[in-house]
Amino acid sequence: MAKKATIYDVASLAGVSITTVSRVLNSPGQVADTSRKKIVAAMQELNFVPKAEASARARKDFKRIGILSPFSTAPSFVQRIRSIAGALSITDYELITYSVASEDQLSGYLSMLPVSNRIDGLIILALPVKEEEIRLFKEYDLPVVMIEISHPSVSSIEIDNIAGGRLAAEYLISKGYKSFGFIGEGGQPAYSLHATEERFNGYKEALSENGFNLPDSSVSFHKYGMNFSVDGVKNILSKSVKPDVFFAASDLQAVGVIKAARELELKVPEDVAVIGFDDIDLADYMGITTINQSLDQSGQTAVELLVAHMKDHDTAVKHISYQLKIIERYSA
Amino acid sequence: MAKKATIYDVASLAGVSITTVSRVLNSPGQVADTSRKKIVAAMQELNFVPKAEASARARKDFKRIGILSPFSTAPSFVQRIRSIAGALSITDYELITYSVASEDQLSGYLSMLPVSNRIDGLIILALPVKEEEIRLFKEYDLPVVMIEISHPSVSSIEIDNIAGGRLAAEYLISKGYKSFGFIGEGGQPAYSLHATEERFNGYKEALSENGFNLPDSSVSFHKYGMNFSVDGVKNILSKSVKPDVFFAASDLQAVGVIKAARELELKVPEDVAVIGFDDIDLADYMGITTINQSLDQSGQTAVELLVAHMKDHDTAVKHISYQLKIIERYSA
DNA sequence: TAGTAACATGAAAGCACTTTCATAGCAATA
DNA sequence: TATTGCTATGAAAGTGCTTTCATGTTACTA
Repeated sequence: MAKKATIYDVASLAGVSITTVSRVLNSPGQVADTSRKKIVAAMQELNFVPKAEASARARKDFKRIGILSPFSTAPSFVQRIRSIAGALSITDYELITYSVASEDQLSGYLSMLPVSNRIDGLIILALPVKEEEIRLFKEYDLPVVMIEISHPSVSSIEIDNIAGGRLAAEYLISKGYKSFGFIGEGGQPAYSLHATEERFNGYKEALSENGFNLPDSSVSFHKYGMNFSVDGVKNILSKSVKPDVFFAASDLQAVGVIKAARELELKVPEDVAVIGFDDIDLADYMGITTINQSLDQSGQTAVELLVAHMKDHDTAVKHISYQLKIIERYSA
Repeated sequence: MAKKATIYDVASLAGVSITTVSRVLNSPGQVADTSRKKIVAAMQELNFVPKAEASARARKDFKRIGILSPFSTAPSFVQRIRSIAGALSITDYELITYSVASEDQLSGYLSMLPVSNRIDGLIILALPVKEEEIRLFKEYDLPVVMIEISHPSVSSIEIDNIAGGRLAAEYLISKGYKSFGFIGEGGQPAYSLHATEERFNGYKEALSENGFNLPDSSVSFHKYGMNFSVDGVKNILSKSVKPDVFFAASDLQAVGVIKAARELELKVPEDVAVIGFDDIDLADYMGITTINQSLDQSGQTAVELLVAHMKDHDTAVKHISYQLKIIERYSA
């Protein structure tokens, strides 16, 4: 009560070294249960509170990494974030989540995070970053890894969406489908990316290179959400030219196709087939044929990249792209 | 370009010792006018901000809340966490995720988080907390909200799993099913909760109160994971007494039932029906009848509770429980 | 049953400053 | 001129905490 207790006091009361006390505070997992109990008891007895600025002083890096991602419930994001969290949990970095719901918020974070030095590494997921913001990262020497975005001077994990679209087309052609449709998400907020369009373009391109047509009436860009997908598909299937297979820009939309099929009493894949994109867990559960983009692995890789950059700020910038691959299941 | 400048940098640029620089900061009167001018100029040039101050200032405008959850990829957790992140993103709070993979880790966090004053508030998700740890929260005045756990002196959001099990039974009985089965997750780690068993007990209880039997041969507790569920179901369906409906302790396991049915070429719900629990997104996508426990709303509520406690540390403790409700879809 | 891996732990070397203390410089006193 | 009194200054010793590294102890192969 008289004066502030320090870890030295705690240590001597608990009969351990200050190191161990410090560890209880920072990575309690490394301390044996019995020691920890003694130490915590000593802390209580002394009413110990660590002096914040002393530790700020002693700590050169914060051991905190941030993840900046769209506030989206899209399963592919969720799954990617989950894999990052998983990769991080075995290290002793704290994970700070910043989820952005508007363009203002995005640029706010992007301009403050490098300066405020509250994190010592940042992963940006599927959000567009301006040239000037990239300069800020450099200027303040904040290691950054981007996923689903690409910039020459920042390490990243990239997805070749156009190739993905082409791959879908080629696969479907090889399976003998003749009449094609597409559904995807349109009208996304300006601050997010437009993977859907790229996938669409690749698809359309490869189709026409192979002499197949993709009539506008068989294409639907609609709002995000299952029900919109269902409506989109139903609408297309009510036209005179009915596709016998859809490429859905994401697995979730592929589910929409299946749901629409069920409501129309059509059989999948006999009456309508569908191929998705992402290979989220759901695709496996539902037997959806899809394009795998290594969602789970990419988080791990992103973390490794980031940690490398944090350890040595001059590590060479790397751009990694995973091989997209068709996962053949039941739906196409 | 340079990272954080220190007083060393300032000192050498100004051609004085660090002592003098420090004195400019603390008692400028003692420093000769000419030296002080040089030093101030150097500070400006280097954009110098004392580090401790920087982090102190940083702490001011941002509060930090922690979430302690099992390191689980179970969709119901993921979804709950997502809803918390969402609720937080519109506030000025940072979200720090601590995921727990072992009992030691859990008690480590629990004993250190209150003391280390890294966070201003804590949400604990589905992890058991000991009496003594609760005392720590009080002692160090750390606001806490618990989800899926309950303790008289801590605000919480609770789930009545027994009632949930009963609800499932009653619903299925009312739909005219006669022969019942159950699948759930068994052998979970000791440090996690046992919602599955409670759901099972409620189910069995209500069943027998209504004169129905739940034979052991129609019950499977298996490891977490889709494939185990599929095996469990197949195993049950190979017995002489075949249930015509399953209660799955979670939606994911309900998917297992559906997958097993597909592999056995049984129709859902005609040949085997299934009701799940949680109402995760997936349930909607797949048309699984399930029990909704307000996953999305609960995160929001937890955040509100916590913020109230952080604003006023004497806010009354509240226990909130959401009404469980059947969401009728196709699977049962 | 040796042989190695894995863990818990403490000594000691930081970290970014602050403080103490000794001193160099210099004008004012004797 | 010799002595004192002051001030501005830097070397070095803290400050309370973190982190690296080496070591003793178990626990787990083979």
